[in-house]
Amino acid sequence: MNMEPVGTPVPVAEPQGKDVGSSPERIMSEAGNTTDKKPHSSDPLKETPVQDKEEDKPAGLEPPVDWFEPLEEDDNDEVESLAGESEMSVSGAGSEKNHLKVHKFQQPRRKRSSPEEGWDVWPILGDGWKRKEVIRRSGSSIGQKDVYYISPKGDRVRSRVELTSVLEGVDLSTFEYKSGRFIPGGVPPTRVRIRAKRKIPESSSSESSFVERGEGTDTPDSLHRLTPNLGPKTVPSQPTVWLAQSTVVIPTQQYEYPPAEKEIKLPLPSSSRALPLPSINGDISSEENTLVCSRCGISFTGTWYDKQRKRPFCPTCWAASKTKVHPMVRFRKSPGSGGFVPQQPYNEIPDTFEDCLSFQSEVTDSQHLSLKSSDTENFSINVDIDDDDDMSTDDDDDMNWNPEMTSADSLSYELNVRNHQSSMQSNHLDFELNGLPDRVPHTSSDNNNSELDQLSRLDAEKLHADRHGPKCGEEDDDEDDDYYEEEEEEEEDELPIITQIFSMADSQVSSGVDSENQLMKLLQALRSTVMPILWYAILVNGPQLQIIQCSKQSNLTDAIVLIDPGFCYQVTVQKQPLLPTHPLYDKYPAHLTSATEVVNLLLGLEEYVVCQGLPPKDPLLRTGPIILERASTCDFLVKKKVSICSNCRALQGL
DNA sequence: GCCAACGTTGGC
DNA sequence: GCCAACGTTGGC
Repeated sequence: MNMEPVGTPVPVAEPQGKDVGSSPERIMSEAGNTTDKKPHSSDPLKETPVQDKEEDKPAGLEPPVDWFEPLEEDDNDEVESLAGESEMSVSGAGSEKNHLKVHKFQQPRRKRSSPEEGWDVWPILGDGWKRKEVIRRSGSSIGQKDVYYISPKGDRVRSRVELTSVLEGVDLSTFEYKSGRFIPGGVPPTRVRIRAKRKIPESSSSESSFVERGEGTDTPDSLHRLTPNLGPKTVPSQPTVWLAQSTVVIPTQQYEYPPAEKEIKLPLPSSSRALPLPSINGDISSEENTLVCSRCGISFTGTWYDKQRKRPFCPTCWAASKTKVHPMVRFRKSPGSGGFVPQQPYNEIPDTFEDCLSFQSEVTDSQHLSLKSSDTENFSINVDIDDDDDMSTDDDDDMNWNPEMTSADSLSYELNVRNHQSSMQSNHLDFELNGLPDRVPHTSSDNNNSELDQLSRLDAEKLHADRHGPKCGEEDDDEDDDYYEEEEEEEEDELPIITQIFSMADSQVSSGVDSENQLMKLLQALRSTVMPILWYAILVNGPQLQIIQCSKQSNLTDAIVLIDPGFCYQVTVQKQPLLPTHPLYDKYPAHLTSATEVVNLLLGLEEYVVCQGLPPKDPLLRTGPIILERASTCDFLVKKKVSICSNCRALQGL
């Protein structure tokens, strides 16, 4: 069998084909341990339907599919929980809500996968060997990959040292533990750890004391595990680099998954629990968790640490610092601050509009905006003054994160930020509207498939670009000058209190991380700004800023202002883009480069209502969901006093 | 009590 | 600063 993973990004002279297949015999022969070529009879995994999945997977990159299945279930549960929570709260059933919240946060902090899950047969070490990769899904070391092996005898190996101990006599100098392969040229010498015993923590009454655990004794693990006492191996040279950090991993098949090694997740680590938690009123304790990015120097709020060094990075610089970055990070702003704390990844964005809003409700900011109801009929948003749960334990959030992204789980938005930054059309978070309230008029185009919808948007974007000049990302320096002028011409008389004015005036509009950084700054500015009621800004993949009207009671339910890295914007209503000819676009700058401009636009939007479209012609149809029709040229947004756009009205008269 | 998962240390 | 090694926690 060819063990060479397809698509291995780096040429590695690893065991190939039959050589690989013969490796076990060779190894076991050298080890003098060939008597038991079968999995040990007591092997707890013998019933496991193991499969050799390696031929399609780059070593060290293969998605640990099976291991995350439990989390997927959790994710589903989570969504259901949220939905249930919302439904409960619609009737003001706070108790139920609390109950559900309790339920939610009583989810285990860790999820143990089944011991049988995820093991691959690993004949490269000999018959009966199995290997498993586990990517840490939470904690400060999230994204770190642990590799375990199980010997035919059932010995669990979790380090090279232990493996060496088990395979005593086997030359593992060329064996790369993490990838599980033999590397011609060898691998670096094993590090020798002479680890001092941890001192007894003082006054540790709440936890089992060191004495109780038995100082100087081995843990249960080490009793049954291997206690290697091997010195360092000397190997001739550096190993072949398996995964160039800058290499863009070519996804195999349709499977895309977050790069395991550099996934980021920024919970409040256990050691960081002294970090302030937001208070109910939005104040923050004196030790506000405002950090200075160690790279770019900007201030931000959150816990964006290098996973082991705890070095603070702002979200953007984190992304920039890692070639492979977890593409699914959302941000939650700490109350009273202008920064963000990391949130669950985008792969948790529900795929219904309500759920999306529910998702958004977790992106709680100083407004303590909490969406309590996703009931499809009576969707409402209330100010949640008891939001501590939501803001507190990231451990809970941890459980919501499923780093695996199967194709089936891939929602309709693009997940990989970095790979699609230049693709404007992919920036849209395509809300699924399947669960839209019945009372909300749908257009006939709602029935269109996403491709058509996408085309529709593209057309609109093109028209928009025609109208407003170069498409975003195509701006030249003159465009930047325009931004500046627009900023200066702003009127603030009618605005709510603006606590921070953000301008891209002196910022270059460019692609890539810089663009995302600029969007981030705008997002930050928006979150420091008193927004028109129940408008809420989030940063989504693309990157793209989305300012969403969250309230179903608003005239602008399901309206979204989309701002792309070039600060071009587009207004969508119920997923439908306003035609570029919409008069709204004439009133406001073609680019929204400041929080003030955004707020201005939102205030202007508030003067509109959603076109009511055409009522059903056949009253009998009213027994079912009321589906209103609209003219294909519906304006979607009409002045309040109009209620129906001229195009729909004309259609009605036909 | 086992052990998967995560935290922490310290060699490099 | 990285990350292998292994200590520790907590779910089961």
